Amino acid sequence: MAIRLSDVAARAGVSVKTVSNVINDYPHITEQTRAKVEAAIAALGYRPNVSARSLRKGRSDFIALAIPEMASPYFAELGAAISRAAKRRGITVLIDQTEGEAEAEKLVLDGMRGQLIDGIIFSPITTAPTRIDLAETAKPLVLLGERHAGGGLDHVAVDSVQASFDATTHLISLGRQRIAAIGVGGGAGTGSVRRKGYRRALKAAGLPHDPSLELAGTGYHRDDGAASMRELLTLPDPPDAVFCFNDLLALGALRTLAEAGLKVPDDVAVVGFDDIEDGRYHSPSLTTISPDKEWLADNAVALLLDRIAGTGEAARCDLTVPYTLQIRESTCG
Amino acid sequence: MAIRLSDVAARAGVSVKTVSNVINDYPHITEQTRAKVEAAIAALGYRPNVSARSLRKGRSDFIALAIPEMASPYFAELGAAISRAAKRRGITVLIDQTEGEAEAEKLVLDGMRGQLIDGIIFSPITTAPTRIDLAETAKPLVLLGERHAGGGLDHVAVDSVQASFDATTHLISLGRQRIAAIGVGGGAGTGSVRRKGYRRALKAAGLPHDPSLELAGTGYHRDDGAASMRELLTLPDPPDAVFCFNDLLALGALRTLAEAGLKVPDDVAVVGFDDIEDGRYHSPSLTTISPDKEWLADNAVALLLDRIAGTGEAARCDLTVPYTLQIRESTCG
DNA sequence: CTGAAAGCGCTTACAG
DNA sequence: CTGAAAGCGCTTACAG
Repeated sequence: MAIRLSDVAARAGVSVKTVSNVINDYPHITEQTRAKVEAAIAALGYRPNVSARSLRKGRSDFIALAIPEMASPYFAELGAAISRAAKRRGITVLIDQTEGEAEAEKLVLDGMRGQLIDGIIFSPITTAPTRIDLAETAKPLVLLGERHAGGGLDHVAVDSVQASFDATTHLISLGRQRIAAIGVGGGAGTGSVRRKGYRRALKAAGLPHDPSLELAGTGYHRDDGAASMRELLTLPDPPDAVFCFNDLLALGALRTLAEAGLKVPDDVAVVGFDDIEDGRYHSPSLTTISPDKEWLADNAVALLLDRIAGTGEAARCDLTVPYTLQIRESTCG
Repeated sequence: MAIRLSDVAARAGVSVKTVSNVINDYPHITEQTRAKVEAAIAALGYRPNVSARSLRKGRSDFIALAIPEMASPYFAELGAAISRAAKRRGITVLIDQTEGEAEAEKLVLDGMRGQLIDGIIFSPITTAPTRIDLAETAKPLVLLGERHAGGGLDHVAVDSVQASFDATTHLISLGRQRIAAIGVGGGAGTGSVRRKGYRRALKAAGLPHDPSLELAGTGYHRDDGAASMRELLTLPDPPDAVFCFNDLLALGALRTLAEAGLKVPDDVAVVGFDDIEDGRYHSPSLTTISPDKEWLADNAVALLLDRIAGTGEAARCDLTVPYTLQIRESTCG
């Protein structure tokens, strides 16, 4: 029914091996032979069967990207960038929504989709530091986001402590005195690492550390940001600035401030983290830490493919993603 | 190296066939045998090789979702819903960013990823009505979005004409007289279908049709909406309401209005289409047509799987997605 | 370059 | 239920 390699060979009047050589771009093929084969492929509309190829070669040229949820703008933008970076290298990306730690680990440990995929780029859920004892994982794995307990894994991320320090320092340089933080969490996850940078900045500026200004949230969505901001507004002495640990939290906080009739940035200045498109078009537009997502995607894919090929250095890599602080209306209206 | 079916069989002391029967949930297996096999599977950490299975069965339980871009919130939300709906049925979704008509058609005609996938859900780019002569496509295909030229394909979409009529009528009921439309396009695509509903509503209300209020855009992103709105504001007699053909356009338009210092909805009321989360948290929150994305995802997947299985009715299906008009601050502040 | 053949790991008649 | 075997469509030594 489907056209097979042997059909192409028959039509071109060459051997199966030769067709395979043409398809896989092997050397020692005369231009004439190549042309003949390519003509046959085109005439028959032949497409190699990837299942057969992958079964035989033990490689599929598929990689997985495991993210908490693809509907979240940051992950949607990241997924798009990673898909493009992979496509450029002839690789297809399978996107997996882990929706939580247990699922994610299960996916990885479950042997990677029945050996279909060659490796995985794994972005653990931001709310909980995942126990990744995956060093002994069967297939190559590159970790995204905050460095998690365990180490020993290839890892690509922004320097979150430094970036958070910069974000907070920006607020301080604007003369803000009571700077809140939204998205604080324990463990080794995002909420903890970014708090470290936040606290360092306060300390460096000689500002007091007020625990009531540190809002621990349940998640990193707009509604969490809105709820945390509402809580901050009930304080006897509310903040004059807020550093939100991602843009979604910041957008939620802005919503609450708008509902409360407060002026941004005059009454409260707001900074986010991620630089999703949403924040650029918001009124006021959102000041935020902007990681270079293209750089991240390209380097994560390249690193993973190095591992799959078994080339590159043996030592584990720790790549630091460049970022900038994008100053917009939410701090400098 | 990898554990094979025969290893499991050896360990469990049964035949290969029996293990296969257990894995595939075939009948006529005693509880005792099943338990023995499952114990062996667990002990060895066996995972079936999907390439081998797919090669043999001619089915992979993979489907593709082809969308213009996954970083666009509507498609990100849709992709997430479709992934979940498929997962519930044991199916994995491969997401393809077509980034344009030519690519998309190429993908489909190119034989669907070397026969890996069993079928495709295809959401053609909204800016151009795609010539889909895919009825003779090798694999089952379900079309999303506006009905395109050709017909004869399974299709799942909202009644865009009616929804656009409702959106425009809502604006009229608020007493608006000069209602603009952003995102107008030719052909049979979104921009044309939604304009039809828009024009009908004006006509039904006896409002004049002013061509200068119909803005044809190059795309459906925030920047297109912002640009169109700027253009509308240069009119000698600017509009007092705008129906944007998607939420991203509306968000861009809102940004322009904010920059111009105009009040929404007092000066200009704005309606969108899609109900992305972004619009719900915007200030002002966005009035919009809200298609039931879960319904859409579930029915599109179910329909495609019916086709793949060869069950269900022979006649082509045309499923209409339920929607509601979500009235929010951008029209009723 | 060619040609014949083995084998990747499954599923599936087939004979018992 | 078992057991031996064929075959899905490739890639890859192997001998020429």
